[in-house]
Amino acid sequence: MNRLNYKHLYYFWRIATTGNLTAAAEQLHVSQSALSMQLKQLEHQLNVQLFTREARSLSLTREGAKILEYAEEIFSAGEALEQFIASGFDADRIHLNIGVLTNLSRNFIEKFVGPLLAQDKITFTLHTQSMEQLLENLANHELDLALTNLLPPQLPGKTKWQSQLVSRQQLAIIGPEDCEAQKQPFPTGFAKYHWILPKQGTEIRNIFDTLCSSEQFKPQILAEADDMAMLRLLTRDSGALSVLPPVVVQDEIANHHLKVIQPLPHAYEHFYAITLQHKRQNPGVRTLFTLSP
Amino acid sequence: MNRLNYKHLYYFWRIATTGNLTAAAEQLHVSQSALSMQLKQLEHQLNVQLFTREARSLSLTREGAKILEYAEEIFSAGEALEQFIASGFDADRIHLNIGVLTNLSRNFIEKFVGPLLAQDKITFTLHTQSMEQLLENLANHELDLALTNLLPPQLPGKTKWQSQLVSRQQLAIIGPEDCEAQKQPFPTGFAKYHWILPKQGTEIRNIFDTLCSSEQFKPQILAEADDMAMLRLLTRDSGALSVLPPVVVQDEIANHHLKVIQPLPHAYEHFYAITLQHKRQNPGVRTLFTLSP
DNA sequence: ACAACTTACGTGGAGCGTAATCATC
DNA sequence: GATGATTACGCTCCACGTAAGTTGT
Repeated sequence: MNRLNYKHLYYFWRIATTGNLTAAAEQLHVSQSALSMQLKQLEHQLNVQLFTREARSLSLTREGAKILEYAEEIFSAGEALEQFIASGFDADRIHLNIGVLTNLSRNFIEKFVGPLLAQDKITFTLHTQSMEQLLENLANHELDLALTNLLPPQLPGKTKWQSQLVSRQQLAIIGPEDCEAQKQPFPTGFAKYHWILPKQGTEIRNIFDTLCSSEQFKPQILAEADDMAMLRLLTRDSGALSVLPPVVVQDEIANHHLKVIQPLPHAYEHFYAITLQHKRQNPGVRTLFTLSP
Repeated sequence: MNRLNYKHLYYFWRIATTGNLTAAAEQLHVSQSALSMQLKQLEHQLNVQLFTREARSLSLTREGAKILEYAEEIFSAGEALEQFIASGFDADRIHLNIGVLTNLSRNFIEKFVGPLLAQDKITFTLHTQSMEQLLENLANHELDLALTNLLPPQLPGKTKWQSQLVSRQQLAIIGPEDCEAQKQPFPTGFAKYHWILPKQGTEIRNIFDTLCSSEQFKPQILAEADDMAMLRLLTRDSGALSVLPPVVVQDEIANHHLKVIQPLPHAYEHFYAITLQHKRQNPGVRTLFTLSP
């Protein structure tokens, strides 16, 4: 009469929520064979088939789905406990681990998380990471939330993400304060300027490139970067034009070092908050969504 | 950044609810040193003092008590899961493990648990055991409920029991159907009879002995037993008198082999249902209490 | 002295990784 | 052939028991 093995059950929970043994193994930093064995042992001890091994993927059986409900209850309580311990034994005090894509505008991030600073019961840590790291750490349950300007890929058989559009920033052509104001709409009169642009492949660049090619415009590109903080500095110090959401250079605009030369119609950068769907959503995440504009 | 060790947490839960490391070690069938080490490791990993080691016993710290609440939530869900699996994946179907003291009247037990037979969603297993076994298996969480005619000892620093009086049976002098009816109250006219009595030390015997000595009566004892089923047979086949709750020999009374010669005033046998206090009380136990008279 | 917890130390096996294998797309 | 699950096999370290140590009544 052996007792339930919670380690096995935890693995089962992670496999089931990930929907994929290989991905779960990566997230848990164990080999796929080890996971497979532990899962098999759980099934043997409970004397239940948890997954049907069909095709080359696992899908929950009826029994597995029911057991998953209990596992959800158990391990979401467990995560709440971890939260509670991490927050120094103050039940109301919440700590959020927020991941941000390295190349996002710091000003934008601050705008988004700023409201939390007023909440003295909520603290947070910002982790700037690549998209791959963000997704891995969300899956790991080491991040509560990730901020990106790209939707994550929804691969079949991989972890499912819950993405929420949290902001839409209109793009604009930014230039030095002393740049002659362009009354004419882009691209008329812009041929003589140099450009600092987001790197190829970024959303902003794609939008701008599309615009350029439809207008038969060939910008003289002085420099490229994928990091908004870097673009901000380059734009400030180069005297060239750039295409950015004004929030990136809001300080320079306020200081009259830079100005918005012309907003681009129908051109927006999108910001997404990505989470795992979770039965017991982190209350800090909820308040963040309600607080943010 | 290591994850919560649920095995350690489980041990902590059991130690905390038992209130005593040695007793918990016995229940869990591990050595006390092993438990001590695992507990220490949990404290080290969480970086929290869970118990204050004062005197020669453990008492929960403030933090320990809070963590215990989470552990309760986690492991009562875990036990519900075990129940669910044991009951063949039918959430409403409940299986009860009921322990009964070996020497209790089988008729009484049947009266108590009988109502469950009509509940087709509830099944049960009866385990007849000694008092020590009952208490150990309750502590083990291998029994949901124990039926006894004795209150369990409440030792300080040991597991706390929750006892509920479920029945009170009046004792009576039982004898053969053809025994001349005794109109006179005991002990007048009873000197010539032999007796079959519950063993010394049982509640019934204590009551009867007290009565005898206050009445200066010395019964001629033919045989003793502690098992009610045995007493029933001895009483039926010996032709002697006995002191029992009539329920023990209800069939023989109905068959006119035996009869109640005289109820004893103020003499009762008591029956108790013993459980562990538990946040999420087994729903089967609750219905049993509501069903039983 | 005894009862309860802690520390020391050696051991077995559960859990793991590597690598080979099977199966499906 | 690539991807994903299972099987085979050996190793490592963690949880365990025995036994000695510590502490408080």
